[in-house]
Amino acid sequence: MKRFTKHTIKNSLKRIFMYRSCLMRLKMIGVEKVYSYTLADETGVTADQVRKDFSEYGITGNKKGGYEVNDLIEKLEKIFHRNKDHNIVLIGMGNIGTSLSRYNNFIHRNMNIVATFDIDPFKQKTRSEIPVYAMSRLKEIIDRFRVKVAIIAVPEISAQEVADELIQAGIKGIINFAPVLLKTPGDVIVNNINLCDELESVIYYVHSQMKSTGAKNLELLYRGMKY
Amino acid sequence: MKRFTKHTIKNSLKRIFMYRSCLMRLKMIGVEKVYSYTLADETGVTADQVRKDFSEYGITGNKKGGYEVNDLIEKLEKIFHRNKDHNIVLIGMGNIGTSLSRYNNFIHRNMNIVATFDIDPFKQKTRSEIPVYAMSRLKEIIDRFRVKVAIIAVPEISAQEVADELIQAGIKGIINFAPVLLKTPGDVIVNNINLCDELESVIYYVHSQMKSTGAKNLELLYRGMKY
DNA sequence: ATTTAAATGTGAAAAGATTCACAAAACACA
DNA sequence: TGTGTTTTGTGAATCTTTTCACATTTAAAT
Repeated sequence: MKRFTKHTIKNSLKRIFMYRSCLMRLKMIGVEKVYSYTLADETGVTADQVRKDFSEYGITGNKKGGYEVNDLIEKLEKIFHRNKDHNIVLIGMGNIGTSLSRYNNFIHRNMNIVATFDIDPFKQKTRSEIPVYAMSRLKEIIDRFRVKVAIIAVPEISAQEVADELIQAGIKGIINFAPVLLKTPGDVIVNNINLCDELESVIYYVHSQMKSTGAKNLELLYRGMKY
Repeated sequence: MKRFTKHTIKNSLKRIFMYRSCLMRLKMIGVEKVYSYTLADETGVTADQVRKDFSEYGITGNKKGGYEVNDLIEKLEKIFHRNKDHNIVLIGMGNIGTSLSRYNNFIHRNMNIVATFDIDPFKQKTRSEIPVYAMSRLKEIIDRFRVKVAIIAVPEISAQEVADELIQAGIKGIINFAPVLLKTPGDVIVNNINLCDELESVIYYVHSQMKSTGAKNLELLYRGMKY
């Protein structure tokens, strides 16, 4: 029997990412200094929360003076190990997998898909820009590029099997697009992205909202929301 | 100035989706009855939580008898308005947008992308299986198909503009793949999916874990996890 | 140099989510 | 019919996250 562990990503970390992305934009348009409420306004949280989050990750500004944009970005980069490149492998060159392999934003953020894998021999092309290998070469490539993080984009039916192979090959973090919950040992982090569920959540809230005409039943709606 | 609201999707709702997906699988393999601990084991949560979640959404089983799989699925379908089809529009037929338009799992769950839109005239093809329209026809199509939910898969730079147009046209829920936080009125639900952030989260945790060799500094790691 | 005003950083309080624990229900079997 | 066992459903307790509130710091103005 397999050990089962579920990891969830902290909201505070997700917010930190928002702050950074926001800072990048502000830097671009020439802003040099921000205050907790600047970031709060931009990201839809409270200024208290921004400061609490910074405090959690050991980020400090200067009183009255706020935060210096460049300095803040630098601190965040350090926390996120974004000084160096990160090699990623992607398994499954189907519909979603192929589009992820071409997703330029990963590259812009120093996350490089160095190799992809597929069981279909017709898809295997080791000479293309991002090579598509057979699954048999998984461990070899992962070792060569010192890969620690993988993207799973295979059909539901084979996702667990692929995850097991990846873990065997030394992968410690997985982002999984197959609509199934992966079972992994405790030291392997999994981030499940279920596109259907995400879309259904939206539909659910839209319907809840439409049902609650005006103020009636609004409480039920807001039980599921933050603002 | 625009009103700004951030909506977040409740954890309990996400878990409910997990339970359902799990129930579907169990039904497929012929299971007729489940207990709170069955679902708990399968989804990596506690049995208490399963029951609490059910209680929150008004779902009941029978004491000692557990839950009848078919009955449970039916109740969930009702909660999720899954008895009828849902028409969706998708904006942006680039890399990600195109793959989402071909994502069959949406259809399997009665979420139909009835139309897509792109500013590029070369992509516009109203005769293909899923038509690609010019943005000028947005309101017309949304009205005709009574669409309430949209997928945004346009570049970062134009995402807010597209969101504004969608809201003008009567859209009440948006799932946004552009790496930018959309600002929307309070009655419009937005679910932001930032693929880079999701991947970065994984990298962050993998690195934290690697730094904390053995038990040392483990506390820091587990601050970010649930098990 | 002193005062004033503005923003941070962080304990304490409040709100929210999860786990505990047990009474109530219902099935099984004598 | 009654007894024992199993599982639900839910208040109470605990743990986590967010918000509040204010002392402290520092930039700017006088």
